Amino acid sequence: MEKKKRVTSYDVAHQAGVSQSAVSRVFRPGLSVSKKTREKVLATAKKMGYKPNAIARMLITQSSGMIAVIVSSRANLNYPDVLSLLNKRIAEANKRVLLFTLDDAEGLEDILDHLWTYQVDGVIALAAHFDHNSISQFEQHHIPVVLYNRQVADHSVSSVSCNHEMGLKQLVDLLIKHNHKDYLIISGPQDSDVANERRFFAEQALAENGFKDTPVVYGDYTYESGRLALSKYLKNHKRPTAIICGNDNMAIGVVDEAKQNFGLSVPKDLSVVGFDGINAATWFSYQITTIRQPANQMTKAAVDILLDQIENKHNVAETRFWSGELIEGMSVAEANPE
Amino acid sequence: MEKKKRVTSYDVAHQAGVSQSAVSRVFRPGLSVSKKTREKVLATAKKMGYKPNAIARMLITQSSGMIAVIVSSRANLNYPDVLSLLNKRIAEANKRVLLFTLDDAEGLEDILDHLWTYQVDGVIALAAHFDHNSISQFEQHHIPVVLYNRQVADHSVSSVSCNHEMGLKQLVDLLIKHNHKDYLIISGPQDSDVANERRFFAEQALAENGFKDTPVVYGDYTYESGRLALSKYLKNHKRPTAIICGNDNMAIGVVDEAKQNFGLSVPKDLSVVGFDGINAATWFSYQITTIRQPANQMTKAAVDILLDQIENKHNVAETRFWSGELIEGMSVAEANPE
DNA sequence: TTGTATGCGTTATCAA
DNA sequence: TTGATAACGCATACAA
Repeated sequence: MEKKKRVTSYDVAHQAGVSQSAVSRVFRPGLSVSKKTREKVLATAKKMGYKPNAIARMLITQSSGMIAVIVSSRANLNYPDVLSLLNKRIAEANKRVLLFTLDDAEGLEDILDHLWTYQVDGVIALAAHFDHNSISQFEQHHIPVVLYNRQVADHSVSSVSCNHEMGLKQLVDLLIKHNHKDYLIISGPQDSDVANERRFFAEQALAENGFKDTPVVYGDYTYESGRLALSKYLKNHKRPTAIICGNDNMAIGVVDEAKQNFGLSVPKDLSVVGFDGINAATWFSYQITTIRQPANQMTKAAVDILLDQIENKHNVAETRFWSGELIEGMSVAEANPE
Repeated sequence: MEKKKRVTSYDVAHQAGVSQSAVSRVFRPGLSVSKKTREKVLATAKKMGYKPNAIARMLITQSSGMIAVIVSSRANLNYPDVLSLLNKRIAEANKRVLLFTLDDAEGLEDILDHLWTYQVDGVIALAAHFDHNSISQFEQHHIPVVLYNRQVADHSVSSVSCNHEMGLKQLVDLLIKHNHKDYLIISGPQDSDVANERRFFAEQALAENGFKDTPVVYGDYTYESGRLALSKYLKNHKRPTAIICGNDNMAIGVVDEAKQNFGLSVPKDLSVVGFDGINAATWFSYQITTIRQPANQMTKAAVDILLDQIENKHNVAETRFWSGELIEGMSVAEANPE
């Protein structure tokens, strides 16, 4: 079984006694071909084990049928869910996901180079940091992009986002209502755009209520970093009564650290809020008050927008926004200073 | 800006005053080309914004540089981590991940059809149910496959797996040592091979210690299903002293359900063990005793084996096994019957 | 409806 | 080292 040459449309055509283009037409939906030849072709194709070669098809149609999804390792840990949803929707559109991860090893430039060569039909970027230069490159290559939870203000590029401003305002308002006056912000990493946005809007909402210069410490979105951030902070500072976390994972870490190493109980001694609305945030032992991102709607919109731009080749950028849903857990209570 | 025709190697060749094959050689590493022409070509290529077209290259080289990763929606929830690790390792090998999800909407046959047309270099399947027929198809198409946590006994197909038998033996031995005599197994879904394997080995290990016919209920690997399984069971049955869960997520659900709705404390009233060693299992509020799958080693091995088979075209199947690591949390204690 | 002929953008072979 | 030329497997304009 040396070189079992793969069977091509020519082979099928020859065997079935028709032309190669007839075979091609049979396998392209919606093209005119008589019942008789269609059946004849399908039968011999099946017998010979013929499957159209998508690579050759890509070359001639100038369209790969592949969507690149770029997920940043700096990004929030709720992205596995998002990726899964995206993949499902893209598959429904009969396209495929080509996966890229953006990390220290492989920077954006490397990934972009691959994108051009792979001729992907479009790109969905999860919270990756795109500067203007990158966006221009996409325009030059005529590849539509949809940014997920990331916007580039003065450039025409589509995006779907959760309204972090409104979400944080809701969370802060809730804390204010419970008479909190001593805050701490535990932000996601400084090189994450989403993290910076959430931190900024938290500060802004606090400032609107007269609380300026709220202390900020930084984690990296993980559970452990939430714990560490709290323990380091409490070593040198007075205990705050409310902590605003950059995501749910860190909020959960904060709850555990407070409980285990500082004998603080949430929410009696400490109110904690998160962001994202991941599953674990609803678990009985945590019940974090948080903002749930509408991942279902957001992923659906991302794919819809992208497909529209691919098909209609127009250049107008569309931005869609969702205000997250406030989930009131059991992690916020009346302020209780020490 | 109607049709900005994409720039090809011919365009570059023309502009640089060399032949098209010269351009091609410059972009293929390790081919003989003089310094002078190389620089000339690279310069004009850069100026014109030329990038080699990977699709055309795939067509002629008969190799797409893409690895299909199939993830089953029936599979365990720890797979997001695994997917991320796999993607990283595949990227390091300068290949790309084409993502497929196996669910009710899109069965294995659909996915396989796509695989053939996309000419992927190889396939990694995460805990998907492959029957002999599917395996034969891969052999016919000469596409190497590595199964992840799934084996097909009498067929030559490579796989990497966690040794569920040994893992469950360790867990059961631990419970036996703590004098447990009343067990319940909360298994993953019945159409998951991994779940069935874990259930089987749990039963076997129990039987070796004289405990036959241990009751089994089924969840779907989620937190909620763990809670539900416990509450339904306790409505009609005597409380067991030890519960063996098909994965950590369900174990966490069991802990919460016991605590919240039955006033049972873990591990005082109830010992609970899980499987996988996901991050959340180590969280302070749970600290599940479990078996950690060595995902780092397993993903690395999966990719190594696959690449080897792609490059060397040999047909010998390789199987690698790891015994998971027992993580002793705080969810197991001396048996305490009611 | 069907077949012929051409092109998609590379890599590979061979002669120069 | 370089350049002409033939694949790779399909889609499509055009003629029949």
